[in-house]
Amino acid sequence: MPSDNFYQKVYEVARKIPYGRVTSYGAIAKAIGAAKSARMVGYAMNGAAAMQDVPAHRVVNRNGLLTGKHHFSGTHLMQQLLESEGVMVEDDKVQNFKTSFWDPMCDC
DNA sequence: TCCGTGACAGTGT
DNA sequence: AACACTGCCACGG
Repeated sequence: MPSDNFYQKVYEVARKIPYGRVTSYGAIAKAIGAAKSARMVGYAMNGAAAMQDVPAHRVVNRNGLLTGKHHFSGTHLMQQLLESEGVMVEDDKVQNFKTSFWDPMCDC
């Protein structure tokens, strides 16, 4: 249904996230044209987590904090995945977030 | 149909 | 600089 369009857009953007990179919910929301619906992005990610095509673990809040790690199977699964990709994570927080950050709109 | 909830973000104090 | 409050919109009950 049309409502899936929103999710579809979120998934589409999230799927574009390069390996070893991370982005914020707000950035994705803005990319899909729903800058004011950053929360919805996270909500959509809930379903995205079940999708292998959508690396939801690469999506964090604007603070670089792994707020959604609690929704993953393991407590540190999200962190483990990020570290596995070369993203330095400490205390559920992405280090060098500024450098590891990837802007979906600036898909350079 | 109405109310509550939530993986955020921005602004105010 | 840190904490608190509000706005936002989709989904479930």
